[in-house]
Amino acid sequence: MQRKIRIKDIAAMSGVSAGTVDRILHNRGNVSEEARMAVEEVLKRVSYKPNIHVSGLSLKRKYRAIITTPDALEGEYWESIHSGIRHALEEFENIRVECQVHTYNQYDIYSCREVYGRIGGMASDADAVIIGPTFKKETVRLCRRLGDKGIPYLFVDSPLEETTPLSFFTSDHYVCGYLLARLITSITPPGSDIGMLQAMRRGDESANTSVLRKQGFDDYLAERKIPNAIRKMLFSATEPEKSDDLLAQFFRTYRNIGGVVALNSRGGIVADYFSRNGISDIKLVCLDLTATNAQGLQNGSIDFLIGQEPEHQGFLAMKTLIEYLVYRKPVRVENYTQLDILTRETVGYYNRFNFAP
Amino acid sequence: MQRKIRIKDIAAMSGVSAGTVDRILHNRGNVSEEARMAVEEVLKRVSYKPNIHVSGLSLKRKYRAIITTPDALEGEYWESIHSGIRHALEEFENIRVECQVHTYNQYDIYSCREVYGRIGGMASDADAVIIGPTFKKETVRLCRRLGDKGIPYLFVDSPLEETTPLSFFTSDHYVCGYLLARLITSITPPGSDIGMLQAMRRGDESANTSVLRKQGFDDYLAERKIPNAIRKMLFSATEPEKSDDLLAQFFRTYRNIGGVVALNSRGGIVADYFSRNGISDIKLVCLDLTATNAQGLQNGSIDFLIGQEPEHQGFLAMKTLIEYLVYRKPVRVENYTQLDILTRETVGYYNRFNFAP
DNA sequence: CTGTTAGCGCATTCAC
DNA sequence: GTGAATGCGCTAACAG
Repeated sequence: MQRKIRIKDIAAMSGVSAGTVDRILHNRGNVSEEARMAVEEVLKRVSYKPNIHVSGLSLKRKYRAIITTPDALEGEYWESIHSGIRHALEEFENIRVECQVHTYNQYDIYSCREVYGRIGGMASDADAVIIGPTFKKETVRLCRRLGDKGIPYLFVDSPLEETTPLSFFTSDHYVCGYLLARLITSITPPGSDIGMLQAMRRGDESANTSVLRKQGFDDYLAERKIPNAIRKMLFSATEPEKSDDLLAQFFRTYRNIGGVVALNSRGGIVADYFSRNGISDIKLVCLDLTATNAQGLQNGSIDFLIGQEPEHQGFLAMKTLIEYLVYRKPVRVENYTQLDILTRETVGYYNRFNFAP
Repeated sequence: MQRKIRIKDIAAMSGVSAGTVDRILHNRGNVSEEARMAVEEVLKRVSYKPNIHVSGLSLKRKYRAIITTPDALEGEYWESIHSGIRHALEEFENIRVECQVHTYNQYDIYSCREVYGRIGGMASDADAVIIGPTFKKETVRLCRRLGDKGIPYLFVDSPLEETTPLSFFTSDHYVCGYLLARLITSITPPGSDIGMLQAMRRGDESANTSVLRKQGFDDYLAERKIPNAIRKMLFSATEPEKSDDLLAQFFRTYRNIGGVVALNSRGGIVADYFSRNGISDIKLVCLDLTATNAQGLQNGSIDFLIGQEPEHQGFLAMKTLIEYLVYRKPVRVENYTQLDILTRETVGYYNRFNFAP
């Protein structure tokens, strides 16, 4: 392994000065065609990797990023994504990037429209946008406006068809639903019913991710010809105090529930309901390591939980954004994160970014 | 959030020059008592965090590290630890740290003694040692020699009693065994026997980690009063060609095997045996994402696999070593990594390092 | 257009 | 003992 190649070396090899090489590397113009040719020739031969930590030192330019996701309350799913983003900003503390955060209510399509409208209006002076999408049509419309202005955007949590993001960071939601089905059916007594937790929404639009998970879930059941009946179990995310009644009513209606599965991050509501009502014979499989879900795992109400690595998604998105803007590093568009299966025994070790012990 | 505090700021605040502050920060002596007092007073008030990437830039000193682990063949467990170490070295490419790697045969205690002897003799000029231990007594002896010379050492894979490492990075092997028991018994038909894969060793000494996992395994069975009989299943790591015969003989002897569990990383041998012999009715739970095990997961021979994040352990060990040596950063001694549960559906997404963090 | 130069924050060397 | 000066690799402003 030879010594690192510096800008100065490239300058010497191509017979120009370091300043010129820098101008070429950053597409900053004011360079003659022949100088460009000479340098690019050399760049093809050697592999130059700028020292990003040093370059940040002398970089004067500021970058502006807009981040828009559903509301990120402490201990909930979206907060983990924001935590990952902050972590990346710390790692690149030398780079001046100013973030504007705009969140909307993910259970209220009107809230999303309002926030997207605001972003679309003012986004002219942003260098990039990170989007945590929920509603399909609304997000596609926002992306089109950004595309028209030439502003790159990245997705976290899930990608979206009909858009051309710089890059997206997601788990495979179809596989996630498939796996949820496998886990809950593997521990639910045959012959009993399975409850499926679903959020009530204003504006009657399902989240993009839920649809995919549902497909994966249904496909697993169909493939294996699993006969358990699936019963819809509604809860209110906007008015949590109503959920207790909704759950009580659900279990009064369906007397043969052997297991419950959550295709969204709110399964902790059920875990909490179980532990408060002394219910221990119904199996429970949940999604996302929120604070409530972690508690449910620890006290044994939740049997399995799937983690999607939201912190890592946020981290990678911001890291990619910076490396693209500042160093024009080539980016990989499709990025899938791990689907971790957690149990009571292992949940304690999943605190890499969040939840201090 | 205020602007970052630099050495120059501290110098100004305490009425000395930057050079003096640097001498104090690095305990390099040649500083008057009153200057030290003044600077330390200021350091107490403000929180100074050196920019490690910039400091590497001007650092002339070289560091020497010794790394000793079992042999690290491509695609096997220990290679992942080395991969993590290399990754950390890349992240700190500005710091010149020269690594000497010494590996031994983990199935042959004499090989370990020979390698440790060599290290003990020459370690005088090392700044730190990273140890992947296998044999207890031998490693304790090595650590005592290192301790006497004042050379700090770190463990990866597993800690060791009677030693005082700077830091260790491990999964919880007891919990790992406990979890292996939970997984294999949850899918093995009641009433059938469970095979437990074990390595034959030269020198008749069990690896430290195996003992802990075995305890966790047994405790789970005892707690749940699980009646399945456990049958020892030997294989030869040193002469792989013999393993086929050993396995064939095992299954001829025990006709009622419903599941097999591997408390070490070599379960892939069994997966391979199953797929070559068309055996699909015996459940299999394995440990560690080696190349062979990954294949077993993918082709369906392995039902569950537990991953210990070896890359992350190696990465953190080298990162901690560097931050301690170069920046005197305080270190946390006990560090536990995740225990990931992988299935056929999720294995494809676990390639962060074998690629990236 | 292009070469030169002045920092960025820090460790180190050299005069004082 | 100590402050000032140097250089690490890179960007940006400046003088040609």
